[in-house]
Amino acid sequence: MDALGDPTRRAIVERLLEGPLPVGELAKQFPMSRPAISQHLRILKRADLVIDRPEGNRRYYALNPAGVESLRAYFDRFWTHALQAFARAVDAARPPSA
Amino acid sequence: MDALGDPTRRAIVERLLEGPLPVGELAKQFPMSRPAISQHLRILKRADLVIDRPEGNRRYYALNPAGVESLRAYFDRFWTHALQAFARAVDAARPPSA
DNA sequence: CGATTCCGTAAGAATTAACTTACGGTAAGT
DNA sequence: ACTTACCGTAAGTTAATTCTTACGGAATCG
Repeated sequence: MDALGDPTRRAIVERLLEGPLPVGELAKQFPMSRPAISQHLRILKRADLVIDRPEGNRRYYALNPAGVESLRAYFDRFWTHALQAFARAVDAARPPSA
Repeated sequence: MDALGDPTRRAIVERLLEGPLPVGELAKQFPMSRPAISQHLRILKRADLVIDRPEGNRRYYALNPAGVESLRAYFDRFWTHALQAFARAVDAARPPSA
């Protein structure tokens, strides 16, 4: 969840939504160096949001279904809670008598 | 979305899920100074995730339904996209003939 | 083999972000 | 009117992130 705090990492994840990519291909689409992308990928990997797989010379990165799913679970709780809160807020907004 | 990058801000938002609170009450629940909380609230406010309303001496902060909803919309697109990507990945994993 | 491509990691510089203290302004209480 | 409570903002410091450059290892190609 902290892993998505950085805009570049969010962009990487969104790019990976379209399918796995090797590091080089990924790096071409960003205005920074390849090692910078590698470091971001390491963070995403620690957060279990991506998985990597060597393929000959290159190393493909892809989204990790399990990680994305657990993130979704977190937000699901969040929305549910939020909706309840809004319902209460609406009730509270109804002035008791004043 | 950047606004949720910080753990303290996530904690604030989660705390506000239970209802509106004045800054002082909010700050009591965190190990840092009140101004620090004020600054986090400013960021959350710029992100349209919270709204504030003065009530006599105190200033109440509450979740902003519109902001939370737009965040939800973002993630909905995300999950949808992700599921499609996983479906494709499963297909790709099915070896063509080898 | 030697040269090239692809990549991860380390080290350091530079930018950004998060906190504390200090201050001022408004509202309520005496 | 004075004092106290509540809060936002500014300035400055400290800590954490994010980059770049430099290097080395593994796979591919000639």
